[in-house]
Amino acid sequence: MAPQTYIADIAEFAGKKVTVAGWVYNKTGKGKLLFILLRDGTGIIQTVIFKGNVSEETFAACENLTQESSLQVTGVVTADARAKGGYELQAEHVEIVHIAADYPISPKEHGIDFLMDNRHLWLRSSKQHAVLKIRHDIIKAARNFFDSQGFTLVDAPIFTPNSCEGTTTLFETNYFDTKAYLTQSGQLYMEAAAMAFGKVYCFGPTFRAEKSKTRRHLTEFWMIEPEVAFFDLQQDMDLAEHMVEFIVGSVLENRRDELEVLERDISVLENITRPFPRIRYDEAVQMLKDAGADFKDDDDFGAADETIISEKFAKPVMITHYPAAVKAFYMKRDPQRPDRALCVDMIAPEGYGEIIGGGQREDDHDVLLQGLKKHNLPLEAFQWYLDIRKYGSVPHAGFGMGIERAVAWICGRSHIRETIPFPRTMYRLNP
RNA sequence: UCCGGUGUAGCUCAAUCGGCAGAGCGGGUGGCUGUUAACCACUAGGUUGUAGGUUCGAGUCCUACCACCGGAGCCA
Repeated sequence: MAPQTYIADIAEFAGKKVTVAGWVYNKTGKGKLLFILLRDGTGIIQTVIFKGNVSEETFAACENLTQESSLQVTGVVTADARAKGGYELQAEHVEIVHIAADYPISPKEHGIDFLMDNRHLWLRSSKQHAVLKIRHDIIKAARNFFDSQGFTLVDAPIFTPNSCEGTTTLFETNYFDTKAYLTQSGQLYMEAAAMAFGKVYCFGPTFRAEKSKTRRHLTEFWMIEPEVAFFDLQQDMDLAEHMVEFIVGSVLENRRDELEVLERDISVLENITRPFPRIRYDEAVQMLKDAGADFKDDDDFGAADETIISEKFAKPVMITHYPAAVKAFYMKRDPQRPDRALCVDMIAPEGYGEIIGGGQREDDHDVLLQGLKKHNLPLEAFQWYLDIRKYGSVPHAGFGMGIERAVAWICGRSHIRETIPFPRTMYRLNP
C-alpha cells in the first residue's frame, strides 16, 4: 500500500500532496463536482473530486461510490473554510479498494434495537467512535495513575472455583470434569497479591449472571480494582478520589474533540476536583427523608435514592459506614459501631449511580471465619483466603471501579450499552 | 423474575369507526462546478413479529407465543 497520511495530522500537510486511505462517510455532489467525506478512524476530511482534475474513468468510478466504500485518495491538502474541519483534499488520483454493498446505517435516525444488531457497523458512527476513544483514554489514564504511584499490575483469574461474595449469580462453565465460574471480582486475589507486593491492581472483565435489565447493567463488564496493604478506609477514599480526578483531568486534556462530538457539558467535568464530599450512610438517609423519599431504615439505597443524594452535589459523593448487614462478608466492621461497615460507595453526579465500591477488609481470621459461616459459604474454597489472615495479617483496603459506568458518566451517555464495544446484556449476545 | 410499552418497505414512521398498504430517508436511473443529513425528476421496494380466533371483510378486535424497549430488584 502507498504510504498513508492520517487525517488527524492533516493540518501539518497543508499545501502538500498526500495519500489518505479510508471509507466513504457521506457523499454529495453537483454535476461535475463530487464531495466525499472520507473517514479513516482518526478523523474525517472532505475530498473534492472535480471532473476536470481526474481522469474520465476515475470520475465515473467515484460517482458510483457508496457509503462505506473503501478508497485511497491522493491529492493536495488545502485550507478551505467551506469544509468541515477547515481542510479539504483536492483529489488527483483515486484508488477504489472496495465498493460497499448497501450500508444499513443511514445518516437518519435509527432505533436502538436495529443499531445494536448492527453494533459491528455502528462503531463507525461518530458518536460511538467518540465514546470508545474516551473509553480508551479512561483505561489508559487509570493504569497510568496506578503505575505512577508504585502499584503493580497483578491480574486475577477469570475462571474461579467459587463465588467471591456468594450472593450474586454466577455464570457456570464446564471445566473438564468439574464446575468453574466466571469471576465476578478480582478482589480476593488482589488481597493476596497486596500482601506480596504492597500496592496492586487488576484490570479485567467480570461477569454477573444477574437478570438485571437497566441502563446501568451489563452481564460482562470491566473493572479496575486496586488493593493496598496497611491502608485504612480514609486512605482508600483518598486514593479513589485522586484516581477519579486524574482520569477526568486526562479526558479533558486529551479528548476535547470527542467530548464536543458527544455534546458533553465540559464545565461539569472541569468541576471534578478534590476533595469530594464524604458523608456517612446515616447522613444520606437523613437527606432522603428530608427529600420526602420513602426509605426503610438500614436498607441499601436504590437507584432513585442514589439519584436524590447525587443531585445534592456537583461532584461525586462518597458514602461510608453502611449497615454491615447489607454489605459483603469481607467488609471490616467499624470498631466504634460494630453494626456499621468500613465501606465506601462513590456515587457519580447527574444520576449516573455508583461507579466505585470498596472499603477496608476484615483482617482478623476468626471474625472473617464467622462471616463466611454466617453467609453459608463453602469453607474449603476459602482456606487460601483465610490464610492471608494467618500469615502476617495487616489492615488493608481497596475498591473497584466499573469502567463502563465511569465512561457513561464522563461521556454523558444515558445507557451503559454504548460504553463497551460489544455489550453483553440479558437479552443480547450478538454480534 | 415482576410491572408497563412497542412490533407495518432496508431504516424512521403514518394508515380516521374494522372497509383499496402510504410517506420521508436509503437504493436504482437521469440532471446539476461548492455540497455540508444537498437539490430536481422518474423508478423499484410489503407473508403488517408468529400461530390461532371473531367477522362479509382484520395492520386495526380477541387469545397464546416470540422479539425488543423502558422501569424495578441486585450490583460496578
